[in-house]
Amino acid sequence: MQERVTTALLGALNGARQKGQLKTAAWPTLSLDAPKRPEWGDLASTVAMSLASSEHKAPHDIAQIIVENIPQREQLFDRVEIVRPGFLNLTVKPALWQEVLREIELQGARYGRTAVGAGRRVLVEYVSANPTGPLHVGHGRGAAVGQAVVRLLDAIGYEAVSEYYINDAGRQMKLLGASVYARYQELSGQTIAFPEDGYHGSYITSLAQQLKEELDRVADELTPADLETRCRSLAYQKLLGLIRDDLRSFGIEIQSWFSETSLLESKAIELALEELKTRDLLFQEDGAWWFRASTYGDEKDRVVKKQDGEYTYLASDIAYHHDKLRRGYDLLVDVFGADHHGYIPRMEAVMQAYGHPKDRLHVVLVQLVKLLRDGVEVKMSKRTGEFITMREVLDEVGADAANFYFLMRDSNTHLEFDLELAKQRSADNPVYYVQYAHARICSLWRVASARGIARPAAEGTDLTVLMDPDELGLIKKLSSYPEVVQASALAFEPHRVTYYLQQLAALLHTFYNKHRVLPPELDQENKESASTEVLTSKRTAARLVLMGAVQQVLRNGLNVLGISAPEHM
RNA sequence: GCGCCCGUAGCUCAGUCGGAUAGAGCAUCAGCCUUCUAAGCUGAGGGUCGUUGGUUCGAUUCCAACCGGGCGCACCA
Repeated sequence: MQERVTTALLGALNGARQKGQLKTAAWPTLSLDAPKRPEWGDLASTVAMSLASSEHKAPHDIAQIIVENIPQREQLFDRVEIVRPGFLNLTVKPALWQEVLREIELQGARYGRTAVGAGRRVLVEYVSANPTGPLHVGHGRGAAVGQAVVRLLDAIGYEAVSEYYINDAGRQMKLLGASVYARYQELSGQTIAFPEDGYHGSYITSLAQQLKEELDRVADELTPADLETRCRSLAYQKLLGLIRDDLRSFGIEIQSWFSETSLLESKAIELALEELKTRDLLFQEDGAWWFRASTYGDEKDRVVKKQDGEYTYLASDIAYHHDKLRRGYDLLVDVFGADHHGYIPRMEAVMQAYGHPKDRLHVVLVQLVKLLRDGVEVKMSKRTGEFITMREVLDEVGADAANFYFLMRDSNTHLEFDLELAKQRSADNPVYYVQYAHARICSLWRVASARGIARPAAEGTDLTVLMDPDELGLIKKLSSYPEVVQASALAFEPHRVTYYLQQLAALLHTFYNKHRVLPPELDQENKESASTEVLTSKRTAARLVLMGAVQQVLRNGLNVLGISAPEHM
């Protein structure tokens, strides 16, 4: 609908320009808002005011010109009003709103999908937690956001792929091996010094216990160093498996797993750096090799190969992103924890170093999660290994609630997550509020079918009876869904959909309490009805169509967020 | 010190490519189930949109400075 009206306004502007009534060469982007107050119409535009300066005319006069030039004005609008400074308030014909319901039914699960990203490929990298321990709550938020971004981009036509970058090389892995090895020795009655920066979490000890039998079998044949290496690879496999399981329980299937080690083995790092060298973006100083990141706006140059000949983490990451670029993606999205924000200029420099615009990469920052239990903060410490795992949260509140909570706020702001609140199956919990709206409609179908009322198709049902403000309000909300998805995807902000769904659910609940869809039971008919509304079979049919459309959009919206739409609650 | 993010109702947060009387949930108070799921609905109270300036027809939104909070500034990952 917005699209249709925008087209009409554009037509008006162009028409006016042809007649010489307006001069501006490039129109500003036409934004149509649903005004706050019903008397301001269905949609409002501020074009006239934004054109005032370039046209050197009073906004009101410009609005007048636009109105006169709207093609097919009579067919589209019931009312077109110009208000004070120059607002253009449009009231769309109800018949056009009613059309929206047919469109939703026709498109079904596809309703809300658009083609703005058609033909473009995007790779979304998220979580990418080191396989040195279980996923914690912070990773959970990253996972929820990453998944939602993938689904949103898919919904606007991108070919979107998810990827997990496994840091399976380097120091952290060595520390993991050493930590497990130390615990293993402890279990075998020996005592050795625990590695300085080792992993202290209790999961390391239980990991050592799990692996003990297997290690005992080979302990005599292997040197301590080899045994430690064995610890590392076994622990790594175990932990990566756990991570996969956790993600799966969260409803997330990563399509591609990319190993850092594979970069070393394929010499990809050397090749990527070699390419930088030929572009004169690499230099040697103090016995180390540096990447000229400052050429592209980073605050300083960065070491990629240390004095001791080892590559830094950045070197792998350069090679990794080089690889992603070579795979031909039009857009790369990295979902980072906010503590890595300093890393962004570096990676943007990498994009440019390989001859791509820096916006080929988009980084989505996910701020920390402040976990609360009954309003009291649960402290987490990575160093001591005390943290709340994603598994615990999932077990406690369930995947849907966790997902919804993670996606309720702008990912770039701190999130408070109260476990008790998320667990409550009550009004306090917004997840159930939205799901309940869906389940309520499903219940309508069950009752209708029990009473022998068939579910009508939108086509062939007279929808003109849907004239009540509550009915039209619902339809207007439904009609804005595709726009919400599109804006949400382009901004990489899933929380917009979460908000939309809460608003839609609120309208549905209000409607449900105020109006009836199905006729009351026969023996109730003689009673003085609370509502004076006459519920004809025609009206029932139209409202069933409306309910079906609401259900469809709720389901589509929940689906794009990775949340289930239950039929019973 | 430098950089990034945040500061909106008692609490948690939406809104902000500049628009008309700033929104929601929670919490508080008062109501609504013999009829389609009360995990719901209706109503009330609650605000100098951190502060001060600037830009303009118009600023919560843009700019500057300041105050407060978080994070980052490794030849760690």
